This record gives sequence, C-alpha cells and structure tokens, in this order.
Amino acid sequence: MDPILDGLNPAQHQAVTSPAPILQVLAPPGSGKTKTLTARVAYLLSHHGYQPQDVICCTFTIKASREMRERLGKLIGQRLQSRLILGTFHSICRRYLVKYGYLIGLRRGFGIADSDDSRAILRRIIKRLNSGMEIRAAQGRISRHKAHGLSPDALAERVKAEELELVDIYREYESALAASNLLDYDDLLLRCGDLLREHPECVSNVQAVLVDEFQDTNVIQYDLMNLLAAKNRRITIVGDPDQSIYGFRSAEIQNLRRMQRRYSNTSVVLLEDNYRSSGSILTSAQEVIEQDTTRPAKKLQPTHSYGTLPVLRKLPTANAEAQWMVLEIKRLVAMTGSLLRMSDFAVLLRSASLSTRIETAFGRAGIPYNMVGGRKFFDRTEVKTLLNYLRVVSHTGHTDALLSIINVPPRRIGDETIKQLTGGAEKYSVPLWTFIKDVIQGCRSTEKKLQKAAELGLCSLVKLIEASRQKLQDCCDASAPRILLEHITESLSFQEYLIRTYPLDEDGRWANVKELMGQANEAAANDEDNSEQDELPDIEGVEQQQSHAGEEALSRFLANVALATDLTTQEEGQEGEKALEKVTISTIHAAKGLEWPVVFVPAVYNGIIPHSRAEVVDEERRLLYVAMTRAQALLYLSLPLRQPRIGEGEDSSTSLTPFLPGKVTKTRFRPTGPRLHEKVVYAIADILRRPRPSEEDMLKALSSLPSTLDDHWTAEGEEQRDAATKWESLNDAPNEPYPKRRRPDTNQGPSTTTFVSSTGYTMSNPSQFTVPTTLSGFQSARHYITTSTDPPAESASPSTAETEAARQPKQSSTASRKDGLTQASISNFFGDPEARHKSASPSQHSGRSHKHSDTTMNSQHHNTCVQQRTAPSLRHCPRTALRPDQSSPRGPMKSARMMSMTQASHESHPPAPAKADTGSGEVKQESAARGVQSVSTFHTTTMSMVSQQPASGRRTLGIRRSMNGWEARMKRESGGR
DNA sequence: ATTAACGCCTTTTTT
DNA sequence: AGGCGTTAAT
Repeated sequence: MDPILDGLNPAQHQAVTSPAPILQVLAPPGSGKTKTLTARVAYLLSHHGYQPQDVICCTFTIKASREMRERLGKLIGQRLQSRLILGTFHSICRRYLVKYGYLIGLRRGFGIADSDDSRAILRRIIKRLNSGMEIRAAQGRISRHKAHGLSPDALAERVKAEELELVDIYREYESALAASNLLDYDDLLLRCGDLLREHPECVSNVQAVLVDEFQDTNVIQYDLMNLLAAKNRRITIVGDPDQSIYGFRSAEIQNLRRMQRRYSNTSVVLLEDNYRSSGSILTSAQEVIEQDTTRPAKKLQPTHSYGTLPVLRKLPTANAEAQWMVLEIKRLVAMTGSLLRMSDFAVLLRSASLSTRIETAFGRAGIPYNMVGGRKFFDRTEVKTLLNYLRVVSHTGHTDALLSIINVPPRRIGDETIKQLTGGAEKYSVPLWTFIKDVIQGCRSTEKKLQKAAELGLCSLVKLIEASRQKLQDCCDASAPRILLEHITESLSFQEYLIRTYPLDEDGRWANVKELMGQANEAAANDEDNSEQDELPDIEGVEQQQSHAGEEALSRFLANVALATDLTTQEEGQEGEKALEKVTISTIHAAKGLEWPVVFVPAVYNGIIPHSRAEVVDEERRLLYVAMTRAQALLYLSLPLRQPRIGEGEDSSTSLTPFLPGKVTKTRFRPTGPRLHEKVVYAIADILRRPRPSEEDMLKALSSLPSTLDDHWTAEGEEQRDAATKWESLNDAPNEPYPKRRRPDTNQGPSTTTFVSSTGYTMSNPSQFTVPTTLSGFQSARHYITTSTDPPAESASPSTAETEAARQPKQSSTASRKDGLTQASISNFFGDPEARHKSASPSQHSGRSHKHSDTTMNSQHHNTCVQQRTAPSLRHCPRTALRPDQSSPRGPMKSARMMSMTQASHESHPPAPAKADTGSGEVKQESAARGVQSVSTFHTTTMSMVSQQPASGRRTLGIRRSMNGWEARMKRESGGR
C-alpha cells in the first residue's frame, strides 16, 4: 500500500487524498495536523505529478517549517524536500523580493529590520518629535495599521486629532526605513503582495499552496496566499480556530470564512481523534474552551485512556509554587522508575518574565532546564554589536546600525558628538555615514567643533568600515560573512573589549561571538552545497536580479539572522553526546504545536491569565486551552495564593482565573498531585506508549524522596505545619516578608553555597538527599507502590475514581448529543454545507454507556482496543519528532501491551478499518485517476530514500539559549556586588 | 563640557 | 537586561 497514506485514520486519509482544489482541514490539538499536511504535500507530488519547486508551503514559525522539512525529508526524500518552496511567510516573501524585488523598485541588498531595530528607529523619531508616545505602543499600532494595509497617507485621511501624532511618527518611521534600505516584518509581506499583484508571472509556476496554522494568518498573509495560488487556485489550509493565539499580531480567524466565501468550492475535513492526551486532560481542556459560547461546538475524541485527573494546585507563594514543581518533578521521576526523564517535563508560562523564580528554584535544586522564548541568541548584545557592524559594511546607509556601533567599543564619541553629526547629516540631507566621512576628510564640518578625541575615534571607525568594505569587494563567495567577522573582531580587539566590559562573564560572551562565527561558517558551507533550499525556481521570461556574490552572501546571512531568531544547530553538539536531559521552560506561545508527557502551567490567576493587558479575553482562554492540550499524560495547573504587591504594603491575594470556574475545578481536577502507585504509573506508560517500568525501578530511587506524596503544602495551599520548620530555611527566605525592591534572589550566595537546611538534606544535590525517617510512606514503600486498591488514607483517590466512574455515562451522552450538535454548528460556521465533504469522522462514538467500575483498568481496555485499531497510524502520528529517544522503546512495548490486552471494547470505536481498507470506501478516488506520475515508481524511489537516510534525527526542540540561564545569573550575581 | 558609572524601574505573547 | 536619570570623574 501507499506508504504516504500508511497509518492515516479515515479522516486524515480523506484530507490527504481529497481531490478538492480548495481544502480546509480543521485540526484540533493532537489530531495529527502536521502529519496530515506533510502527507498531503507528498501526495500532491506523487499523485498529481507536481514538481516540488512548484509547491509552496507556508508556516508561521521557523520551528514549524523546520519540522515540516524534517518530516517531509523522511517521507519524500531529502532531494525533493529541499526543492520545495517551504518556510515562514516572511522567509518566502524575502526570497521573492530578493529575486524579483527590482520589479517593484526595491533596492538591491535590502536589509530586514527586526523589532529591536524598529524600536530604535521609533525611539529616535519620538524623541525628535517630542512626542510622549510609548515606543512599544507606537510600534504595535503602526504594525497593526500596516497589517491592514494602511499607509500613513491612508491613515491620515481617517484622522482623529489623537491619531495625527501617530501618523507623523508612522511617516517618519517609513522614511527612516527607506533611508536605511530596510524592510520590517510587515513590509516583507506587504511588498511581496505588491510584487505578486503587479507581476503575477513570478508565481506562474505554482501548482499548489499549502498553509499551516491558518488561524494565525492576518489579512495581508491571506491576500498573499491567494496571490501565490493565483495561477491554479489549489490551496490547502490546516488550522484550528480554538488555537488562534496571535490576534495581537492581527491574525484573523475570520479568514477561514473569508476563504470559503471567496472560493465557493471549498471542502472542509474535520479531524477529531486526539492521539496526544489522556481522556481526562482532554475533557478538562474541552471544558475550558467550551466556555466560549461564540465558538462552534466541536468534539475532540480521545484515543487514550482516561488516565489521571489533572491537578489544580494552590500554593502559598510564587516561590512555593516553583519549589513545589521541583518536588513534584523529583517525585515523578523517582516514583515512575525510569519512565520519565527530565526532558519529559515542560513548564508553560503566559509570559516569559514569570520564568525567573522558576529558573531560580530549578537552579538551586539542580534541575537542568532550558528556557525557550524570551531572549534569543541573536539578541545578545555582543552578537548584536557585531551584526550591526556587518550591516553597516553591507549597507552604509543603515543609519541605525551605525548609531548603535558608533561608540562601541568606546571611542569617546558621546551624545554631544552624535548630535552634531546627525544634525549635520540632516542639514545637508546626506546619510549619516557620508557626512561622517566628509567630516573626517575635512570637506564638511559640524556646527560646533568636535573634540579631538571624538574625531580620532570617528577616524578609526571610518577606517575599519572602509577596509571591511574593500574586503567584501575582494571576496566573491559565500565566505564573506566569516571573513568580515574575523576582520572586524580582530581590528576592534573585540575579545579584549569584552574582557574589559564584562569581566565576570567574559568567556560566555566570547563564546557567543565564536558561536556567531560558527553560524557564519555554516551558512557559507550551506551555501556551497545546497543553494537550492533558499532558491526559487527560475521562470522563463522574468529576469532576476544579479549581484555580487559576496554582497549577496552577506545580506542573505543578515536576513537569515533577522528572520531565524533561533538557533538550530550546534549547541547541542557542543555539549556532546551526553547532552543533558532538560526540563523545558517555555512561553505558551512558543509551545504551540509541541507536546510533553508532563506539563505544568503555573500562575493561572487573574492578571496573568487572562493577562491584565490583554485586549481579547477569548484569546486568553484559548491560550490556556493550548497550554493544557500540550500535555500527554499528566497536567498540572497551579497558582500562588498571594502575590507580593509592588511598592508598599502586604501581599495581595490572587484569584483563580475565571476560565476555571468552580464547577469545572470540582469535577475535572484534583487538588494535589496524584499518588503514584502501580496502576497510575502503568497508565502513564501506556499513554506514552513506553514500556512499563519494573517494580524494582520504581522502588529504586524512592529513598531519595522527602515524601512519596504531594504533601508539603496542604491542598488549600498552606504551609504544612510540621514541614514548615524544615522548609523555612531554604524556602521563602529570600522572598519574605517583602521584597523591598530588591530582586528576590539576590540573597543567594555564589554558586558555592550549599543550601543545607538544618535537617540535613540539600536541594542542590539531589543524590545526597537524606530522608528524614519520620516522613510518611517509607516503611511500606513497596507495599504502597504495588497496592492495587487505593489505600483509604488518601481522600482524593477513591472519590476521584468514583466520580470518574459515575461521570462516564453522563459524559458519553453529552458526547453523542454534542456530536450531532457539532456537525450542525460547524456547517453553520462554515456555511454552504453542500460545498463540502461530509465530515469523515471515523468514529461516531455512538455512546459509551456501559458502567465503568474501575477507571484506570477500564479505560485501559478501551485504550488498548483503540491502540490496536490505530496501531499503524500511531507510529507517525502525533509524535512530534521531538525526542529521538522515543522510538526505541516501542518494540518491546508493543508485546507488553498485547499481553495485557483484552477484547476490544467495540462500542466506543467501531471495529475500524485498519490500513488495508482505510478510507477506500468513502473517499472518491478521482484523484488517483488524475495522477500523472506513475505511482509505483515514485514510491520505490521514495522508499529507498527513506531507508538510506540515517536516523540523524536532529533535535528540534526549538529555540535554545546556549547558556543555562541559571549559571549566567549565578555568575553575574556572585561577582556583581 | 563630555563621558563613564551607578542606581532605579519595568517586562505579554512573535515574525 | 535595557532604558532612563543622576552623579562622579576627566
């Protein structure tokens, strides 16, 4: 059978093979969205005979596009994959503009202004105009206007007196960009739109356009999609309105409908089976999202067992919350044998700034972590500085870059000097650079005479830049960035400069510089052997732009840096094979599309989520939904009850997010972490499709735990009376009573401090835990772990089981009722029911009405049945290719599962077509008939490519900061005072 | 008169 | 960690 279609469930199969030219795939979390999209790309190539360079595939994040490439490489082979036009909207636009931008009067070698650049420009403008407007606000508003295609003039026409100020700033901003030959993020999209409108021949080769995460498109991107597909009007989009979390970036869910109106022949396929999360996680996430009544109802069907109820934990303070996560992670790792490792945990945050406390606690406890989101590699000052040198060399008109390096390292050029220079440049209306050069050469002069020292400083700067530009001219290949970097760092004695300015952290800083050089090197190497990946196909009759190879390489390097704010490579390599397993700490936004076995979502209180500055509450709810649906087996939400108030006075108390009303929390959450006895652990293993740990393993690490329970704080979030004394010394000390405007963590000593509490165990060295024998649970540990019946001691467990069992029938009835509702309202939502396929939802789930006596066991039956049914699909399905280690345990696992398996539980899932007859029934096969290329030959090639490709699974865990944030902080703070 | 250094404040989310 | 205002040093 067709390997492309192998392992697709019927709905996915239908989406992949749909002959419809305009196709919308609605894919809720964990439904195999990326798998479906990649399979569709492969299918279009093989069955429709499209050439890869004629297929455009747009994603929103770099991470997503990388993952697409990786998966497609496996499916269709590296060679074909590399010829696809695949990338973020922004990077695809850049490619078109580089090649054809001259057609709309774009100057060669334009640069890209990242948001820091934009801010710098705006800061200057706002200062000059004496406007009191906040930079960030101006930035946001301008961007929004741009995203709606509103030029300064157009905006001026709809003046409100209040807006007028913005119009001026906007206008200035645009001309500043133009003067420096820069395009900002919005411009990339806008100008590309202009290009394609005026010269549609540039995309006359395009056969099909595919868009991932369509709910995140803004109007411009939507237009762009249509323009790209103008020739053949074949569009596939994948998306989920429930996961729209980029409204702040002008994304419009409306585009789904807009698209249907525009193309009356739009087909819609719904994916509803969730392969990621346990049933209980899914149910509670559903409860959250369904509070949005404007949203069309939509059912998500779990394929896993009900599992362990999610936790909603109350803690006294934010520090306690962080501390609790530490304990809970340790408890889980220890008590599940080797089932869970550090990399299986994620902490997802509404805002990056919440991470500091958590980083502190993790650092102290020796838990390795990795912060994703927030500041990135290319944002680090020393890296930025060097990049700005490169930008000036690449384009001397780049005034902002010039200003940012003019006195770095210090050249005795201060504010006054700069004022003279910029003033002069403006007076003669020449670029700043030209004016400076003229002043140095004596053919122009400033109003006030410059200081000798400043003049000398300027002189050395000019020399350096001029020499570098000469070098660039002499260098006619892709090594230009590297050569220039070497030249510049050397001439500046950059290393000495770093040592001087950052005496505490100098090797870290220098390492970053070296890293940057490594990037430049790699870019050069990449350029040599596969220039394809970044190339657009040539189109007959349309001239492309020619340029100097070295310059070209340099501006490409800079553009990639601006767009790929993210480090793919290295890093992991540096730390070698023993790359440490790390907990992921990430913003929710950056976590989209990813999954982890265990997910913590701290700070679920009003003001954080929904965020106090949020404009649209619904979006905040969706954010919580996205966070919750990242979890596979265990989900923890938590909040501190008190929050230190800024400024004076006592802590204020927090209130739980309104997205978790009492009715939901009572039934769908437990107040503390679950007991981790055998059954629970096995259920986790099964959901993760990993081998169940042995009893020995589960017992082994136990002695390192202070407690087998989540009982350091009461369920109400109070300090436990007897535990309090032990904890006081290491817990809140730095934080209390009020953080008197000092950083909460300033009290920590240098890294040599051991956080030894009087009771004798240290958090900084987990292996040395000495366990106070008075703590509960140890004498009978083995007994405890293996007991299959819930000990009467724990209150949550029996009652939980009970409620869960009791709920089951009720739930199923709502489910089936909703199923009907679902279809109706969705067709409502999408209008014109005739135009679309009937939903191919494989499972009508006609009702799971039988009585469940034991949740775990019972759902496990259910589970195994499902797994059996979908076994082939699970292989690729929701595994987001994150952890290379996950593929290994699958083999032995399967047999274990088989053994524990009983009869299929028929009702929930009709004995489904396994791969043999998947979808052949309900899917019209016209597409196959239309297929141009011989299917079978294609597949042989495909397969051989797949197998010859080594399992060089590059880790894709996204943005990484090369240094462990904790170490950096320790270092800084230990010497900082 | 300029520059460099220190302290204080703030931080939504991303291409 | 960056931006801002104030103060110390040149």
